[in-house]
Amino acid sequence: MARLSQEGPDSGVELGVLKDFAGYHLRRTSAAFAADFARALVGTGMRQVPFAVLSVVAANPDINQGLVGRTLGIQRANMVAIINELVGLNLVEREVSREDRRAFALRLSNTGTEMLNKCIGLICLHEERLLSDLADDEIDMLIHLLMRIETREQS
Amino acid sequence: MARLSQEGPDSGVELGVLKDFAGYHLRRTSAAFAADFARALVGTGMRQVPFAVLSVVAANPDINQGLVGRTLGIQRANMVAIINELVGLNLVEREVSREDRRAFALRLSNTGTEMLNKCIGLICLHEERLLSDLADDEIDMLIHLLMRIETREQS
DNA sequence: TATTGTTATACTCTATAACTATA
DNA sequence: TATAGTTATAGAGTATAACAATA
Repeated sequence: MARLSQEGPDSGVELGVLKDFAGYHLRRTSAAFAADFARALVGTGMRQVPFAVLSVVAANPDINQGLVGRTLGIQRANMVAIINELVGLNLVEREVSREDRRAFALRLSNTGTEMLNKCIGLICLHEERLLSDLADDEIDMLIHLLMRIETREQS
Repeated sequence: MARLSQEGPDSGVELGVLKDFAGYHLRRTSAAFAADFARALVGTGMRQVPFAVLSVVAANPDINQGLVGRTLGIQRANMVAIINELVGLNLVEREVSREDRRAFALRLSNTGTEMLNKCIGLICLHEERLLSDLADDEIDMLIHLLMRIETREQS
């Protein structure tokens, strides 16, 4: 294997205890995904969080803001700007819920559905790119391990 | 298994396509680690990034700022405040490098070494807590899978 | 000409508290 | 009394561009 870079992953610099902490590797890997996600979706105007909201709204028509937020780990207060943005882009339709007049029922517009599908294509390519060194069963294993950690009670 | 929460991980809300994206699960898991890390180190004043810097400086005495940053994926510009903070807390000693008068040589002070060791203990408990549902070989597998993704060329 | 550290700046994401209107 | 959505605000983390000193 050719070693061309002056300062690659093995540049002689030690990570110290960091090397054995899952949290460190999660942080770096997650950051690499976030950066490549942004690159992959440039032009669409979408980002990780708004895309996640589109996905959950698409899968749960007439869901309300708070529940989307709790599902994705986003605070109520921070949902407001996200939903306003998506409504402003005509990707999400928001109307007062008939069951609870405090709440909004959210749905994707046709444009929102198109945007979701366009992004899904780009994100699939992005994931293939970042995961290209792993076999399919390794990717499954990774996702399952992550889900078992995520799912833990937040105490 | 008792189901007491009204709205647990399985609250009937669907994630949609998100469910199959490694990037989503990395993001959520990494966020869970970050939040618990902050809780675990409350009182020490340490955060994920400054701790990572302490670890790298400890493992590479007389390393300079730029190399620490490149190792950890932190921009030069953003390293300045971090190092200033650590020097201000008397955790890191900074002196002009004898090999390159533009650069600083960084080392841990005795206080810095004590802080590092104190944090390591707390972080180990934090990792045990978050990873308690996984067997040791599963944790190893997770870390190895993450390292294989991290290590990819950033293109 | 390139690199080290620096300043200034801006944007995203996240967290908290307090408010309103409904339940 | 609790909940849905809102506003305001603050703090991290991250990104870019431009500068001085040194290589």
